[in-house]
Amino acid sequence: MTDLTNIRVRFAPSPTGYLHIGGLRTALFNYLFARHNNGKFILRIEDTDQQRKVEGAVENLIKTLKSIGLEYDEGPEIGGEYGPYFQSQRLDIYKKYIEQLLSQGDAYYAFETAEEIEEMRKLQIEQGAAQAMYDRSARNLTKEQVEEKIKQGIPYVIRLKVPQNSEVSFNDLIRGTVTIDTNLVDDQVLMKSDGYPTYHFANVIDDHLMQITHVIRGEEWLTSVPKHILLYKALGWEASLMAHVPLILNPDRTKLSKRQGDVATEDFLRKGYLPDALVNFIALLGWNPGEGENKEIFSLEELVKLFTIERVQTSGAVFNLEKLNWMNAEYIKNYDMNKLAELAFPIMENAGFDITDREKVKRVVFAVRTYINKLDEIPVQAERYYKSNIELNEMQKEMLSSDSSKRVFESLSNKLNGFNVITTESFKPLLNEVQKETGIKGKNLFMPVRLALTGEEHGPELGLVAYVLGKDEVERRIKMFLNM
RNA sequence: GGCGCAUUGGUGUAAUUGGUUAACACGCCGCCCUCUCAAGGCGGAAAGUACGGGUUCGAUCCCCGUAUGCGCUACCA
Repeated sequence: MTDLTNIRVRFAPSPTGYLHIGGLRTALFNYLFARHNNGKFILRIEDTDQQRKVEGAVENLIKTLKSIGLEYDEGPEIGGEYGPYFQSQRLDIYKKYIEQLLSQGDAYYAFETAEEIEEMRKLQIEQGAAQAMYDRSARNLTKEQVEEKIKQGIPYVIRLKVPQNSEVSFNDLIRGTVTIDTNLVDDQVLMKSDGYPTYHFANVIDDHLMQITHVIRGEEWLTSVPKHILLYKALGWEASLMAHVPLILNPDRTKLSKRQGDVATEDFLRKGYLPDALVNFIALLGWNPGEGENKEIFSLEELVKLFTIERVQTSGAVFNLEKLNWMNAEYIKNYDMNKLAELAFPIMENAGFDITDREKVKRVVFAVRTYINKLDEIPVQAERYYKSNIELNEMQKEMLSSDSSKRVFESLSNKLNGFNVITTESFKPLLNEVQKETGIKGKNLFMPVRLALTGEEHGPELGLVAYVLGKDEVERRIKMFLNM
């Protein structure tokens, strides 16, 4: 029996460049499941495709996982008892087990080239076959024929001998029992001609050797489970428990793709989605805490506490950017100011702002946080606090040169003398005094000040604006219009 | 085409072992707050649970069929 007191799960991406948001959710579910059950979360790199290898992809993957906050217990860089955690470094292990399968007669050599297979498929489809697949002809090769071909140096693959006229059935933790007819299962290639294993083979060997108790992965793997079950059986092993999570979809319900927006976790982070918000949002795509739970904002810790595999949904979930934006805005509004500022500095700098006055940047972030959905919107909002010239249209100029505006500026300017530092709280009473002194109130009081300070008719409350600009700058801008 | 999986408002989801005016959130609309814009508060429209059959006193929930969608069908993962 699988040892359920010692739960081990893995996230096993192939390093093809970036961390797909669907992959991130798979990683998250694995992580939550592991932490919830006091188990181990393992990162394994499935780099068996030499063609698709991308330079730096692994480093990027690890970095992204880290910035999201999903720490793994075993894997690249940190090691562990069951390494190596790169499949490309486990070739001798696969070789050993493929030998076993070969000698047991559960696998066999096949010498067709990729082109020949392609041709075979085409022909089958033309002839109206229900399903095109390898014709299993190499099963009939004699031992002598095989040895002869190998001696001649003809390239070969090793295929799984799928039993015919049978059924494979397994229990998916999310979907229940799934049954598939083995006549529809191809004699899958286990070892490619370049000596690397295929996913199907390596995955089974590694999951067993690494003592993975639960395989939690995307739905796209569901129909290949029989191949894996057959392998476990042939090797005399017990299969891991399986859970296939639903896909994340585009608004048109096709599989989430690049064409319809961002799919790379890195892109979301770069645009200023907070890691916590991303995690929160994605956790709720295909999972929910169930009855009696109305809130939607959950920290990673809370998710760990609440997460169970049984509550994972069975159908695909559309990635709703609007809701992500709302959730991210919620996080931005309530986030720790220091942490928020840290995230904002590089964004401001990249946008061309001078960030040497970090305190000012912080004040800016504080002022704009209720206005933005994501951090890359800060620069646009920050503009008004950094411009040295106020540009106005004719109507606005007229308003500022009016008699009442002048009186407001004059009064305000005088009152400002008594101040060293303007705070959000102290500016409002100041304007009240101006109102008392001049008798000007409402729009006629506030709008001139707003225009003078920002050049805009809309924006945050004036106390906030004044606080961010600082006393000197407020004074400078007011005087500028007083003397206009 | 074959096989597999799925199907509750536009979207994400809820609904104790079949009995609810089918709940919550995003979005949308309106009102309030207010110098403005956001934020916030309050309220509203929006599904009778894909469709058609069963089973049952009663079905979103169980069974069958159809439709639709998605996935798989590689010496890719």
